[in-house]
Formats: sequence, C-alpha cells, structure tokens
Amino acid sequence: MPELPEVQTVVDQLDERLTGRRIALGGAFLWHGTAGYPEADALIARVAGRQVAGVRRRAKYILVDLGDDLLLVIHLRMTGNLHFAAPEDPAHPYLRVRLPLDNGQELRFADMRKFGRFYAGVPNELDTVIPLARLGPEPLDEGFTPVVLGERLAGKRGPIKSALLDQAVLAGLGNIYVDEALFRAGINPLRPAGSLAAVELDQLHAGIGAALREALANRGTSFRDYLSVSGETGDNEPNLQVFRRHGQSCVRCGQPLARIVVGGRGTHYCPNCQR
DNA sequence: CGGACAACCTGGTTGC
DNA sequence: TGCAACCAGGTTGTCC
Repeated sequence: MPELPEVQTVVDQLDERLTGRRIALGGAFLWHGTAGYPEADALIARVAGRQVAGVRRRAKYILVDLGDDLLLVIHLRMTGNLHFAAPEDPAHPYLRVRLPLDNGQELRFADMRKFGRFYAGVPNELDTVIPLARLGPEPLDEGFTPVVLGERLAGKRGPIKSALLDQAVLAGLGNIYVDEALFRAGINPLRPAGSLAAVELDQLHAGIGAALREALANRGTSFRDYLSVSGETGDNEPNLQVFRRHGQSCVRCGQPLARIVVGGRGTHYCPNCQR
C-alpha cells in the first residue's frame, strides 16, 4: 500500500499517540510470519516494558525508538495497517499483532496479505536483517539536489522507472509516485537511468518533490487498502495525473494515456508528453 | 552488477 | 452466471 507520503502520515500520527507510552506485557503475534526478526516470542520479550521515545521514518520503514538504541521497526508492505483499539474491541479480520500499552489501549497491526514485517534490535544488528544502511537519500531532505540525483543514477543502463523504484538509489518512492514524478518531468519511463541530461535531472528532481509534497499535504493516496492510524483514507487520488489513468486524456496535451510493463511493474505515462 | 522472474499472500477485477 | 487468469501501492532471493 504505502509509499513515502502514506508512511509519513502514519508516522506522524503514531508519534503523536505512541510517544511516551510504555509497551505493556501480554503482546502477541497472531500470525508468526509477521515477526521478521527475531522470532515472535523473542520480539515480544524485547519490546515489552519499553517506553516509546519517538517515532520516525526512513524510506518506507517506521522506526519506533525504544531507548538504549533499541528500535522496533515496522514495514507495512502492501496491506499493513496500524491502529489503536481497546482490548475488548472486536478484532479486525486480518489482525496479526497486538501490543498492549500502559494506558489501557493497544496498538494493533492488521495485514490482509501477510507481507508486513516487524523487526526489533539495535542498529548494527538490524543491518544484518534489513538494508537500512544501504538505503539511498531521502528525496525531501535539503541535501537531495539534482546533482545528487544524477550521482545516484550515473552509470545505470536500466530504465529510469526501475532505478527510481530501487530503495538503494532513492528512498521512499513506489509505483504511484515514480509514475507521477516522471510525468511531471516529461521523461519517458524507459529512458536509460544514466542518460539524463542536467536539465532533465532538474526537471525530475522537481517532479519528485512536487509529487511527494502534494501527496503529503493530502495525507497520501488510498486506492483500496491504505488507511492511516486514525482509520482515514488519504485525499490525494484526485491529484494523480497518470497513475491508473490509462485510456483517459492527458491533462497537458489531451492525448490518451498509456500503460506498459517496465521491470514487471505496471507503468502509466503519456506517450506524447514523455518521449 | 544488472536484469528477469519467482516467491511471499489474499482478494478484487477482467475476460471468456 | 461461473470460473480461470490476471492484477495489486513492496521487497527479497535466485538464476543467468
């Protein structure tokens, strides 16, 4: 489900409602596969009794700071959803994890497709399990410039679409916002990643920033499954200009938008505006 | 190293 | 209507 704007929306709400809370005893994985590392019981034991010092985001990972360098890391993957509930509230049909809190509420994780994962450990330990240390730059950080973008793409022969989806190249983009950024930049998704001229890097950098900032302002895009912690959909769908709009008219030139497959992913673009 | 592709899961949509 | 095939916002592992 979620890309940078959706994960950031979740993180903001979690930070507000979880920071300062202590994780109580009695947590449980209802689907053990959701425990990525360590295994379910050990993970519960590690986080039980810890107080949340803050919640932040890196790429599409949610980092829950539990003090003493211990992190609870959550990745929502396609259909993961975090929400708060009272213990007696009926369980969501795809409830996978329950973490009771010291205020009588519990943090719940529901995930239809079971792709979402929890990890707990100190940073060095987590690096052996998830590629936190190998993630590319954050596209909304001040240090991310068109020059940096060019450095990340240099020498890459594969399509720009695939390169932008690679979290080691640039962190946080997914299928929606890559398509939207390329459209805003007027760049064909099949262009070899390392072949962009300086002007195109400027346009792509601007397109990425515009697509992400607009989505953030609208708390993300909800196509089917995505809901924030407060259970609300994002309002960004009307702002999408190409994603899943194949067959409709391009907002810029009026020609029909197309859908192709690039790197195994559905890709939406305007053949006229993105040559 | 890059690229193609299967795998992990379940449910919704599409097409015959 | 019925059912099979295909599709899905993500990531990882394997094979060439």
